Amino acid sequence: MGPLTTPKKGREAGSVDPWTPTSNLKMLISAASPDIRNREKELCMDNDGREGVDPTQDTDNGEESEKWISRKDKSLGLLCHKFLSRYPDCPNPALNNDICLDDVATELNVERRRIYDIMNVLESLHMVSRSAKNRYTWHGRSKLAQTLAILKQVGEEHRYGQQMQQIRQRLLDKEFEFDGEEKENKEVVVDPDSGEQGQRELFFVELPGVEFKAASVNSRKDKSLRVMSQKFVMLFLVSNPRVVSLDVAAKILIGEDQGADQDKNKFKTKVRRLYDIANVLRSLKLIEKVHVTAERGRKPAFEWVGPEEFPQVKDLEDSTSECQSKNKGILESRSSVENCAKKLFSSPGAKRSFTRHPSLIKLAKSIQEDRRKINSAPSSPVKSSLSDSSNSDFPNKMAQLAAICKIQLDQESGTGPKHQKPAAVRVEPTSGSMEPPQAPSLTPTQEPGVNTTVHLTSHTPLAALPAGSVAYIPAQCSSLIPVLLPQQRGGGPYAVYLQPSSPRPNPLARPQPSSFAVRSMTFEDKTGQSPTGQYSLKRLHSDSVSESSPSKAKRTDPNFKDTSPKLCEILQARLKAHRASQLSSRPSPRALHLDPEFVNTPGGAAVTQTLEQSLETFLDREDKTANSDSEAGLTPVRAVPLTPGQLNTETLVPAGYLIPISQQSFISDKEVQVSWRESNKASTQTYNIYQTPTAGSRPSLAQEITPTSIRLNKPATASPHVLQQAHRLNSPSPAILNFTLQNLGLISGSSPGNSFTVPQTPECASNTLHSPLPGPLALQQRGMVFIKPVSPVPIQQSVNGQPVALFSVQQPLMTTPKGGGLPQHSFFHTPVQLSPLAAMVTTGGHLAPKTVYIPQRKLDVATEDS
DNA sequence: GCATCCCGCCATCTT
DNA sequence: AAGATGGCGGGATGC
Repeated sequence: MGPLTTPKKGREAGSVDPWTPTSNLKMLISAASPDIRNREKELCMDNDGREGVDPTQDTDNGEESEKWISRKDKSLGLLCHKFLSRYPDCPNPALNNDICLDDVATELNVERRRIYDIMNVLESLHMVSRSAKNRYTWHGRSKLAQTLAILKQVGEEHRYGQQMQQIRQRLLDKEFEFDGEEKENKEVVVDPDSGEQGQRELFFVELPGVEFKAASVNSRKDKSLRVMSQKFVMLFLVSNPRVVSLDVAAKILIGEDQGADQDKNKFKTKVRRLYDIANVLRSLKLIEKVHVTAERGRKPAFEWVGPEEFPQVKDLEDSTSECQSKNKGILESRSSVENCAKKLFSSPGAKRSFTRHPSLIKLAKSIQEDRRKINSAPSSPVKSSLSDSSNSDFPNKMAQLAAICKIQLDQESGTGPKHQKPAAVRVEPTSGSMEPPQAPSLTPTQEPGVNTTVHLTSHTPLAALPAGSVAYIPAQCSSLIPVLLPQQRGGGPYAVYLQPSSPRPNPLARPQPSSFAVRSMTFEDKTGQSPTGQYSLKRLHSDSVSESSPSKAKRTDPNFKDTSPKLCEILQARLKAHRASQLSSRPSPRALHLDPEFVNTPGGAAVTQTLEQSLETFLDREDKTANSDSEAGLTPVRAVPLTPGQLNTETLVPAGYLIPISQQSFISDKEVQVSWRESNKASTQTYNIYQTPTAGSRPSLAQEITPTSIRLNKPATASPHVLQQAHRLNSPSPAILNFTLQNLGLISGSSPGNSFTVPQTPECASNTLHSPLPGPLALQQRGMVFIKPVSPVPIQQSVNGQPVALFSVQQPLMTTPKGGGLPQHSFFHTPVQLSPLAAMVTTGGHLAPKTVYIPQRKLDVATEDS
């Protein structure tokens, strides 16, 4: 098969034997030079003739042609087209949508390298996500709308539109003169970093459950194709005539500003990449090639022909997450919850210092052990997946943190610029229905349209906002970088990670925006227009003012009030408790680190609080994620922590990931909920649930380690545990086994790795947490069940819900689990987690109970840190 | 001659 | 160390 399928090579080389050594040789030779190729072709022809055998004969003729096949036939765009034809636009998530790079490369008869190019671009649009080494999961266009909406928001936040204008002007100016190099002068000075930072700016926007895994990938340099692709798309989404010329795009993408001149080489390289990306985008029918006639002449450009309208973030989320839609009801509840959460956030609560609990240490140990087990565990593939997931966790966590920070910022600053709309909606959460997803908490903050969060923060910052603290927070987080965009969408908040890479001292720093601002300034300089950043700054201010001006906090507060106060109170109480526990417990060293930082940070108490909250949330999330991969979770956490330190003023440089928090947590939610219900039965409502759950949830599990009960979950990761749990869940052991297996394997592949992914959304989590009712539904929806490692406190767990392990198990199983009731609870909790927001909220809520899982992270963290 | 962009070397990351 | 990824830019191809 292979040979035949492989066609070209086979044919050429071995017309006779496709695979024969000879053929290979021929191939090599042909590759050597055109002349040789020609000869080869001729030969091949002959061969072909002989071989005629090849079914592909046509192609054979083509063989010659093959050799010759024009580049067009080998173009990335065509290749991408072939690739896309192999998968449905909207794959059934329930199915295995695994993509094996090797298989694809073989089937398409191309080198792997080419596949990477395609995958990177598709990944940037969240059409695929890496599930493991050599493995991707196909999502098709199911998340495309959401992704585009997010990218648009991000692009707006970054003021790409302005940048483009500036560059265009600059180019025009230059044209008049000599492209001279004069400009450089200005620029250089302006932004030392600009260049680099600009690059840094790149950030990868992640969707809720999808990409975490990429984490490992991310580790690389996030620069490149992936990020470049997103930025490129952003340019289209923010430019008015949706036409972007290559040179302008290249300049923006190079961080350049001025520097542009610096390297023509760099520019050339960038253009090359843009062509690569453009080819894929063209095959996706998102852009078309056009020419812009400039004064000088024609310039290559691309026009956006993809969707123009995206659902608002909120909408997107809803629409996007099919699962979510299911839980709308839940969402509503959530909204209320969110409000509460907001309130919490806003509330000056006490700060928390994060300290570890002694118990945590134990947990950590156990966790480590679990990890080992897991790692060693059988299904290598699975493991890989797991590991991946764990890796991904980091990113996830990071994202979460970022999101949290962002949210906080938004709330405080009310920046939430982009989201504005959403924000408004959110604000009303009480009304609630909107946000279902998650965004919960965060968004609301934003309020009215704050435009760029970043900007806001930078500018308005501290002083302006009482909330100002928020700003700080971001900064703190900034280390991480998290910039949140949460509000933007109603639902999904996304977090942007900035890479600390280069430290810029920016006062502004915190939010990405600041970085942007910087950039913009640079540009301006170049342009020569207004000096420096003021322009941008002004804009920002104005924007922020106009949009966000109002105090977010205020708004939120009211909302909260509106929402059920009781709930809020309860939540708060819980959060507090939770926090306390968590704080103490939080395993991750980073968390610890963070704490101090946060505390120290200028933000002040208020800020710290928010930070803490965010952290907590964050932690929770992590925990959740962690649970699935206990290990992973930890590490990630670590990563997260980082933020704090950096926060400082560092900067927020650009690079980061944007992670939208999606709500969709398909999987676990439903199941979880169900299980919950079953287990808790009594606890009908969330409140109850929270509280009871823990206890309910298998006390046994709880074991010594408080949080750890989750551990059980851990085990889940480990096959044995999992099995047990599964049993619990599903009475049928065999089924369980299957599940476990699936989980192992599947998980890794599908959601698994990221259990959190599955969890999708925070929303779910939040739902579960917050809303008693809704939550469950969501969980059920998904077929997956999460097993969480436990959180010390039962209840909290639920809130945060760290899913320990995700089972791809069938829903039935999920549901069945009752037996597992206890365990389930824990699971539930975890799963729920997802929604960072929820977590956030809860934290805000002060759910003390949650404490939980921290330990795990700690372990991870520690290790990883090391 | 310039626009495109394939190809694959080789640095990085992971495992 | 081997394998997986993917940055990067030479240089071929097309117009």
